[in-house]
Amino acid sequence: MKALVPRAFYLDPPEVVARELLGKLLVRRYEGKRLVGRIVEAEAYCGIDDPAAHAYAGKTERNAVIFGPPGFAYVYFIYGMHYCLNISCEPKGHAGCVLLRALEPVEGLDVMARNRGLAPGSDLRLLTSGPGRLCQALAITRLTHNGIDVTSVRSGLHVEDDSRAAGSVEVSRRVGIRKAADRPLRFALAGNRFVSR
DNA sequence: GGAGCGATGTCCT
DNA sequence: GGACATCGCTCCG
Repeated sequence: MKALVPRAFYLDPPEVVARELLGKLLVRRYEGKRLVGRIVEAEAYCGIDDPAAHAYAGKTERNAVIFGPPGFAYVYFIYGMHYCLNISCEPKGHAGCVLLRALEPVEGLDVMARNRGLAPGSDLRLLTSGPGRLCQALAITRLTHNGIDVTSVRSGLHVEDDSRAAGSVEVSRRVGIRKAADRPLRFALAGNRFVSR
């Protein structure tokens, strides 16, 4: 049975939410279709206590969403060409968030391939294995999705729990950062072929 | 299959 | 002006 993940789920600290998001479904409503991926990799960013987090330098116009209430999308633009999707967690005023790094494609694979500019039948790992890739596959941009409520089905982007057992979780260091790189805040489903790198 | 590197916008010092 | 929570292409084995 599929259930919408409620706002209370995101009240916990980011390292808890990141781990518990594994195995859940990210659902994007797009052109009348459902684009669905199972979350297989996520990283925690721990607000103003975490030198690697966007929130570390304090609240700005860009990162305001992560200082707001839990369960909202923080989408930012990086390296001049990629978007990354985070979900805010912890109560309003606390700046934790979780970066979604990889999905296992479940539904709408043909549309994902088109959005990624890939021929049908290409390696499925190219669809959504990586934070920039999954945003492109699901047509998620800052303009369309930053600040939207992922606990509302009407947002066109939400998280579902289909009660499938997630399996064992592998913990490692976060990818692509320089500051606080030694902290074990990356969580992935062990052995899943859609985990990035 | 792995290391090296260029692309390219936005934010912050 | 530099850094950046990335990706895909080249070149080399």
